[in-house]
Amino acid sequence: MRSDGGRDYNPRDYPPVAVTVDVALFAIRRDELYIVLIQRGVEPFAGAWALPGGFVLPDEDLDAAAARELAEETGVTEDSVYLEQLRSYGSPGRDPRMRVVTVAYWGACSTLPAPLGRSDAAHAELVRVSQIEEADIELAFDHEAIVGDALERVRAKLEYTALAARFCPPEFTISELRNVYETVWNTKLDPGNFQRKVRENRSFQQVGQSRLAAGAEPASDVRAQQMRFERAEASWDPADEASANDAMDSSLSQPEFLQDPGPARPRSGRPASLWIAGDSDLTLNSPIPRRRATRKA
Amino acid sequence: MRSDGGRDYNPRDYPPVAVTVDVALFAIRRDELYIVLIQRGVEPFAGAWALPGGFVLPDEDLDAAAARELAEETGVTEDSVYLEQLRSYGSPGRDPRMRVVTVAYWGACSTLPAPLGRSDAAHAELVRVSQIEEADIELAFDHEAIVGDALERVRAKLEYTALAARFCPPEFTISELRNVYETVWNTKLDPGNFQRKVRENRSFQQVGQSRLAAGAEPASDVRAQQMRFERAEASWDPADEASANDAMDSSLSQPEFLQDPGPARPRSGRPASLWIAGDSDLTLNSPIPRRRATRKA
DNA sequence: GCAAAAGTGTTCCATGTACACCCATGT
DNA sequence: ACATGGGTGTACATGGAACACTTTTGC
Repeated sequence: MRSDGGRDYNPRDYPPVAVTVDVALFAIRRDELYIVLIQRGVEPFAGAWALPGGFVLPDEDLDAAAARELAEETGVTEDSVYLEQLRSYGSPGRDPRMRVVTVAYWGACSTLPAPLGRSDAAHAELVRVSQIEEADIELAFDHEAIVGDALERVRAKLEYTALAARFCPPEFTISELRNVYETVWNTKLDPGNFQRKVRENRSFQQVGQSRLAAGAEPASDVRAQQMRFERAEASWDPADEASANDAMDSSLSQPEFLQDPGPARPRSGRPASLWIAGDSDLTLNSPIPRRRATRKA
Repeated sequence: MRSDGGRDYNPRDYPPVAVTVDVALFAIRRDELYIVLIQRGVEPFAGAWALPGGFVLPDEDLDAAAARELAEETGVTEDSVYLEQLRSYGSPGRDPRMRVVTVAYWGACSTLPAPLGRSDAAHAELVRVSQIEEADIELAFDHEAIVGDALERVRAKLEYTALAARFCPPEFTISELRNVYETVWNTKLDPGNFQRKVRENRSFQQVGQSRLAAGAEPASDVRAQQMRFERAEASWDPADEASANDAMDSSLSQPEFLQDPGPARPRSGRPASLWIAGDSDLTLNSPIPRRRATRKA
């Protein structure tokens, strides 16, 4: 083909290839792992489910393209998700229409107690990951492989990064966090040991204070917690909605399918201390032990 | 831009983007980590070093493109390297001539005691990784970032996969393997503990037998070892060369810059048992412990 | 009061770390 | 013979697994 043997190609000679991005966005809802999918309306693969995605624009970074396509097709805005590149897929036959190389992304988002949004989504829905793993659902293109790789990555990254916090609202309790690990790994973890693990990891910071070390100043702490749970369940204040949408393309808002419909929160017992994800971005000083021979149901 | 909100694009409307592959290929030589680079002859970045790479052909898989470009530009044939996709880079400005999205690969290759090859390489050379990390060398495009990411990946994968064996010839001694870890991680590992770690990892299989448990049948084992070290240092037999090049595009052969020029092998002591990388492809049952507080020089 | 969650303490055990020590071989 | 690496034994420390047990809150 080329005999120069270097990068000395003529920029006009490039073969016709289209570049797209696709996003595998995960969320946890009611102790199950979900993924955001879109139902296709046209051929090829009409009726099948597909990852949200589309063309990279001429002057757009790959990361930006992923965030934009996700927002356009599902209404999930950039600030409420964590997105990271997964890898690229470019088999010649993966799109029957033409040569398309896609850069896949994976992400995690908390099912925020969000304002009701009119969703621009062209049929975006949360689908249970287990349905895909059991091949109960038909995915378009090679998206099944992408989802599989994304799942693998998510499960691995959970262990040695603070990724789990991205599945939670900005403030969360330790057991909410533990629930993330348990659903993604499909395991039970020892609550006591997990407690310690999180406490000694500087990546998570405590906001409120445990009610166990209480009796002293119940005032401010308890209020913080009440606020937190009110936010989760009470009706929405337009003032808050404005502040939540600020600094974002306000034509987009959280789609309703991402809202958490009720009590995946502590069924009884007491709301405990609050935590926020630390600054240390994603790395954990010591990994969360993956279950080895846990016998718990 | 698009208002459909699905993957229902017109395949003819795709923006003009070129897709290339680039390969960050590492090798170990004389206790140092090297990378294969090519010196550019033309603008942009004339005179700078770049990763081997080039266009993906219209009907070619990404993996195949990476292997082909590597072979074309450096003479390193597919069967002597391990290649894996790293990630993609597509900032709008990364190539001043036009929009180019590149799919980067990383790889490891053993500096085989290879037949002398006429190299088709347009100035391919092994460059010390330390020179790049210290920014002593100018890399074209965003290749410095790619090399950095590739290094990070290699160092991480060494820990929980049998990748290290890919830096070695098909048969190697345990201390040669240990040397891989030590140079890539820039650490010293305890020889005794490392010994055990490798032995209990099924990913590595013993070929010869330790001379320690010897006295019994020195015949076949010792011969095997002698062969191995002769292969490394003796002059080359044309018959062997033919078999080494079989099943490959025979117009390509191992370039001379990859040959190991002499004693990075046991300076004295005795040649020990031989090992080969197991079938379990790359996963290790238990990770190689990364040094924590090793005090050894 | 009871159930369920938060949180602490403690024991057991696997595994990594450090290091001493012997064996085999090439020069 | 001696230096150097292969290879084994072992004592110690760390940290995960398991589990008991107390405290707090919602119903």
